[in-house]
Amino acid sequence: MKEAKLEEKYNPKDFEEEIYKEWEEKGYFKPNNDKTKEAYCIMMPPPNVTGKLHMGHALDGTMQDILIRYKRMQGFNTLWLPGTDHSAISTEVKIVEKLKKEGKDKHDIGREKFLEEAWEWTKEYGGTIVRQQKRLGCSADWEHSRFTLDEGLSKAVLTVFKNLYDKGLIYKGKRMINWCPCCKTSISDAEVEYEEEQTNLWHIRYKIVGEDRYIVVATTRPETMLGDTAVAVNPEDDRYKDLVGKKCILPIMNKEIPIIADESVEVDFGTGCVKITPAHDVNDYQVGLRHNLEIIEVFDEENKMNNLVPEYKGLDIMEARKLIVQSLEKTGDLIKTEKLTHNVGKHDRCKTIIEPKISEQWFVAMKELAKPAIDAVKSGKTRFVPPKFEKTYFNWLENIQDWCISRQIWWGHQIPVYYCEKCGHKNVSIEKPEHCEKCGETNLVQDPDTLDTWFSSALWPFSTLGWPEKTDDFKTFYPTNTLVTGYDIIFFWIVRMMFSAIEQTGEVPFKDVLIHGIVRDSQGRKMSKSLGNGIDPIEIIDKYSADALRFSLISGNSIGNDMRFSPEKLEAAKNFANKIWNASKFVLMNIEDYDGSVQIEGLMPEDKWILTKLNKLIQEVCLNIDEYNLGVALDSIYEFIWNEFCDWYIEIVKPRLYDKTNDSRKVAQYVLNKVLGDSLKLLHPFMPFITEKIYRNLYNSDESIMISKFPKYDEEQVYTLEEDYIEEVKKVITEIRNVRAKMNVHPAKKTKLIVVTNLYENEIQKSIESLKKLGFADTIIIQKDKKDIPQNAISVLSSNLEIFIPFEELIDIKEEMERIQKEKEKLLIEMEKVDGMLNNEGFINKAPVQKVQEIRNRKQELTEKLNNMEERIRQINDKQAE
RNA sequence: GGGCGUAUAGCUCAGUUGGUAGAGCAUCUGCCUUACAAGCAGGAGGUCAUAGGUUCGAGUCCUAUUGCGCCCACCA
Repeated sequence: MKEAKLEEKYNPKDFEEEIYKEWEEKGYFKPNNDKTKEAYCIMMPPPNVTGKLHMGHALDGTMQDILIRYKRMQGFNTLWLPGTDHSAISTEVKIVEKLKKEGKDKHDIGREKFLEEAWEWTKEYGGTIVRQQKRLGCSADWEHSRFTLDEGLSKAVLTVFKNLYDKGLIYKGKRMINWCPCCKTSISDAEVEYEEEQTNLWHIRYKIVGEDRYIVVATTRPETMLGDTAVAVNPEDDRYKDLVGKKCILPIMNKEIPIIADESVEVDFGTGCVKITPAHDVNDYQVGLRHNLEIIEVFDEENKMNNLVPEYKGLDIMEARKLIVQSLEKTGDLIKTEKLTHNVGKHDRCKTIIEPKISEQWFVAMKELAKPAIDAVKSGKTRFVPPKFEKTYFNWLENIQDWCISRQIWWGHQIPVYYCEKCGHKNVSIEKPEHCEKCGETNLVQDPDTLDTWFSSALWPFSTLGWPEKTDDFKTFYPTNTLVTGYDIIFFWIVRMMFSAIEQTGEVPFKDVLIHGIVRDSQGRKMSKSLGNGIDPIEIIDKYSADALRFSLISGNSIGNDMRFSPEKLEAAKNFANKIWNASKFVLMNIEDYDGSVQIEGLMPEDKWILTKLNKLIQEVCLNIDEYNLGVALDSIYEFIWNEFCDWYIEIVKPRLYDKTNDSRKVAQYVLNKVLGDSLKLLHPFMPFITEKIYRNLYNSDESIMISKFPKYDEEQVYTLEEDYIEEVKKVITEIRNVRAKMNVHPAKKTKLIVVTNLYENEIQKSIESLKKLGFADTIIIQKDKKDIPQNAISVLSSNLEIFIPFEELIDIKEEMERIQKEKEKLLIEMEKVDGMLNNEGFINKAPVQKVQEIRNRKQELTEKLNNMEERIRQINDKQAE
């Protein structure tokens, strides 16, 4: 595993794919199968088998990969199970299109041949997304990969169908369902998408029977009037009260239909009168049921007109609409046409307008199944992260309707119901039965319909583990730990997994549901094909690297919120990768002769400081990943590596490294190796490739970083005194730089520094070379008091350190005075606040003791600083007076 | 119509039991300092949407208002 040397430039293309291949070959993605270790399992939401990776997948995959790599490094027996979904309707549509191009029709070639075609298609176009997930670095166990139409999963599907049927929770019934005229199948409520559209609202008059007046209805769908079986008004509507119970004549059909009163009619909409077509409208259907109205179908499954009026027969409904409107105009029955924007339901797959239709279909009775699914979240067995999504979940389940699960397509799990040709009995069986269980007849015909694709996805958390068999995998990994997915499929998927799992296995499918937002474009728009604003993750990986993509998806984002994706973020990510690369190059260059020994004895203050910082970082990272605050965890690593390790530690230890006779050189080497190694480990779940690449060059890194031990917080390596000391050094050094910058002192110009301290004498003695370097000093004098400070020195100070810089000819008294005054003002403002708090009885009495002490300490500090400043100002004034 | 979310620096966003407002990018100044100019150092920039309330103390909790966004239902 160990490599010779890091290349001069960070060039991810050289190693990302190669490293992935090695990981896979070595079998690192597989569970460790250590039964003494706790199991941790994530089920990857199965993408469409013939799909392509988009940013949503990339985010989803990155988050899961971070979690699984983290847990894997912590020693858990991890399983990240990937797979794909057969995506019933969308795949079927594609096959139908392909056949059409070849001049074939699915009904001509027949079911068996069609399915052969579909499998061919799946094999040919499937797998792309898996290759893309690998580019992203996903460490899923591909050998555990499942497909919803696999034998095992299919058996699970049929088993669940039978279980639910036997319990009376699946039934067949004639109901109003959503019909897609394009796909020629029923779909579930969840699959209907509403969109605003412009249309006409036609006002049509129906003559009252036996009277010389009319009732005017308003409709957006005049063609359905042929199937009207009533006109409804609101019972409270005074305008029409006298008409209720009378009859009117349906134009064109010349047929008498009743005028009825129904609560569902809005008084204020249109004319307040609604034509009722029970066969083609959800609401009208309900009205029809309430009033026992006849149901007359006007057109068929393909939107072609029936024979109600012979001259319209076979016409498409839109053509028929035109003719009907014309005809009404001619007879004078069309009173008015007005514009109307209304919501139209469309099939989410093909965007065709949905037709409500009465049809015999299979349903899952939801009421009984919903309750335990609600309870499981209420009782905390399953937890939503962030919790706000519980509300969405409850809202959906509490208002749930029965789920239409049968589809009139072939690509999917065929419904395991065998009708007896003799007695009509429904034999429900996983295998095809020999004979009817009721009458013994052997002539049985299977229901031609297939199941909703979500019916099989709903079983994903357990069907993939071998259920209904009691497999080892099932026993080890079920219930799974974390489900990671977007909020857009709470209804489709999460809800259905919850109730299916609870019903079938008696347990919740997962403990935590981690819900992320949508990745939008840089302007905040949803990425979509029609807008053409989609970003291909693979292009991003090619251009910037998988690590940079992953970083930009996680950094600075909080869970559950949508995020914008922008090139700037990617640049920042790539720059970070580059920074790590260069810092590592520096470390590797300087530890070439390091022997690997642990050097606790000779630790210098800065060593203890960085080790303390590292430890605190480890604690913070673990805490945040455990709470799924991945963005916070990553940003804290970024902060540490760049702003602590690179900006300060490396700069501080440079003098020790350059002096090869120095005994503390080896200590610095130990610390550099340790801190870089641990930082890489902390970062590995987020940026797996670059961390692996560098790790291979570190001392004693013979194994892959991805199976190394994740760093643990170590109390022994927390040094408070040294931590405070270096923090103070940082403050004064920054101040020195600030002063020099303001005075335009060139970096090459060195000065003397006089350090006054009571507390840090020892530490400064040890750090003298580093201080010289950081403080642009050629000499450093340490003293306990302010004796013999040159008159023209500038002072910078922190709590326990004061440094004087005798600038001699460089000093500009006026500038210096201004600087001090400005600083003093800042301190005075803070002093006022602190005093305000301390003079407030309420604060003294009610605030926590610790807090009060903190403020008192702060006051002490401020007082000292201000005193120093006053003294300084006096000095300057004295000098000027001379 | 019902539900949910959000409003913080010029832009994109963090801010975890309430305790002195943060990052990245952009901007300004000075640096090719032998890991890194994809960089280093320093600076400027915010009455945390508005109005109330709770509290010793509110970006954080409560109420109302306004703007923006999303989901569900769907009016023919």
